[in-house]
Amino acid sequence: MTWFKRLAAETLAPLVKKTADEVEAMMVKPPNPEMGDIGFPCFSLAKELKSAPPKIAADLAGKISLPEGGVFTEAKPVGPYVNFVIDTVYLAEKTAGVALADPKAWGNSTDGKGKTVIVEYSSPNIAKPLGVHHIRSTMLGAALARVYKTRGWKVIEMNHLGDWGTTFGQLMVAYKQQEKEHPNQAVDVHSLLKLYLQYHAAADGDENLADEARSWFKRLEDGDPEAVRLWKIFRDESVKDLKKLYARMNVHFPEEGYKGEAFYNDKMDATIDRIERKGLLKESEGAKVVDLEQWDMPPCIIRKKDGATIYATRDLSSAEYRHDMYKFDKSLYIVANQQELHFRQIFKVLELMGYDWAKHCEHVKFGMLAFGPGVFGESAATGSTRKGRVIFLEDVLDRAVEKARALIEENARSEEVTNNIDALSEQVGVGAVVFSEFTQRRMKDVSFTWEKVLNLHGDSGPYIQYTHARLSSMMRRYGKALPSVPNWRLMQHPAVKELFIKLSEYQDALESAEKENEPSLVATYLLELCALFNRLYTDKENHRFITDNAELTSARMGLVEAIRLTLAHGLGILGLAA
RNA sequence: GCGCUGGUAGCUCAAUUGGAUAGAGCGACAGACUACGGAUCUGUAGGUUAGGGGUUCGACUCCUCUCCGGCGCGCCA
Repeated sequence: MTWFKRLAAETLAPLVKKTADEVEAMMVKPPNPEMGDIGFPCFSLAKELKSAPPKIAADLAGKISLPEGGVFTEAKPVGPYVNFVIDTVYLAEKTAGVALADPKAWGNSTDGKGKTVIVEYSSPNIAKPLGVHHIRSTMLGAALARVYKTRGWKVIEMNHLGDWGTTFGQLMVAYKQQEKEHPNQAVDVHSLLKLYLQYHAAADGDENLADEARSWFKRLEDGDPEAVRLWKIFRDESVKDLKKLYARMNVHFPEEGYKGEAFYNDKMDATIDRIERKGLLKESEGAKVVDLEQWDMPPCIIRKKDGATIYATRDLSSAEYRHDMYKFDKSLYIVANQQELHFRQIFKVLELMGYDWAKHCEHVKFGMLAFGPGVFGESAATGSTRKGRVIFLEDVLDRAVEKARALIEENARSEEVTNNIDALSEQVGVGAVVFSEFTQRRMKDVSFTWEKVLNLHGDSGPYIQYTHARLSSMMRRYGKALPSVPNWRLMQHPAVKELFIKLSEYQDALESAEKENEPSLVATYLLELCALFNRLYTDKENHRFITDNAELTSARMGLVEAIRLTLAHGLGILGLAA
């Protein structure tokens, strides 16, 4: 849409004595396609010209001369607006035509060429299974990484694992106790969670155990072989389980992306040195801090009074490391908005350290997930592992897959479906869960309900997948190669034009998703595209895609294929199987 | 108290970043398959956009005050 908005602005600019940029910024899409395809509001000219907007619109429209066979077929006054009507054939060529000519390139852009972005996301504490709430950062981050990739950026995905800290000392205590009875106990995220809960049940009020855990962690920090051995087992097994679950959701970090907190242990002293050399480090209540009072923030603690570092220090080190390593143009942290203050402090400290790239770091925050009424009792509740209020992400996926399977069994009409029911249920069920993450803008809190996350109808992932399947099925039934240039002249139906307009907006949706770090915009777009198509499709009395007229059919199937390509691309961005 | 953030139909959310008649899904009700996949589609009901004031030709959108919710505010992450 931006390109024809631009063209309309250029024809209008000299007539209103403004630059094309100014005019372009003012132009809007009319609420109703019959009014035109792109409009210019005349209100702001009223004062200057001492005339009423509708009159200005009429005058302006009269002065516009459109060349025969050009982009626009008409420029007409509609109330206080001057509206342009695009030539459908031209529009079709620029959308479906482009998609069909190079299907692999459709949806991609080179706008981000030469730029590098770091996307840090998911970042769970390991040694326990992922909870549902982890879906937020994980899916948001994975989708954003794909948005940036398709926009031409080089993307580095980082999973800042919580793989260090006294928790590991606690696990070692519990593990060692078990070891006496079960020398070769199996380790996975669920058994680790059991160890964790076991430790806390036993340690409640028992200072000896707490000391023991601290001492195990100290041994780990000092490089004690047994502690390191156990830590490695815990970490490796956790990561293994993590990757299995990620794979189901189409999340794939590169190996270099698994740099958890432990990775930065040996880099923090140097970071602290640099902070000190800048004269930023102060002693406060026994701790070493960077004072941020001038910026109305509490101090950023760099070293605790016992000399240990804290997560702020690790985030500073990781930021330095990432910039050294990748020279990023942008660094995104996909982390819940609880951490808002923390990141403001970190970015400010980086700035004070003299890094001008600090301004390229951005906290992409999102609202928290709470459990809606009915999930744990009658009222809403927040998650709490200790109180047993956890829902594992894996269980959510499994339940959705089960529900999808029932639906597929009910509707299966070919052997192809029944033979692939495992894979299909997985794609649809997981798709439903993943998509539910994109049904609202990220800043809103999410109220988890089974009903919402298992939704297979209406505004849902399966709705889009279903529409894609339907389009694919039509292409199979058609069974012929499309002509290199379909006769778009035959495609003058208003509903068809609306679809071409919609296709022209896909690139804009991706661009906004990038600019706002908001993947939900892609989801909203896809839902609208599907709704438009399905409406036309079900109007079987007036409009059929496959007809007796070969030329007409090939043009209509060209549109079908272009929509299919768009849905496939968009689903891919969001991490759903098509 | 201060900071961030949200408040739109019974419920869950959109709204071209200040434009034209505030739109979808779920739920309710009434409908649509002898032909391209009914996981779909059509229609009806449902709104003082939390509330007041302001700016503007024009406000869900910007400013301001108030109310309600979420999160955060020194050695956990």
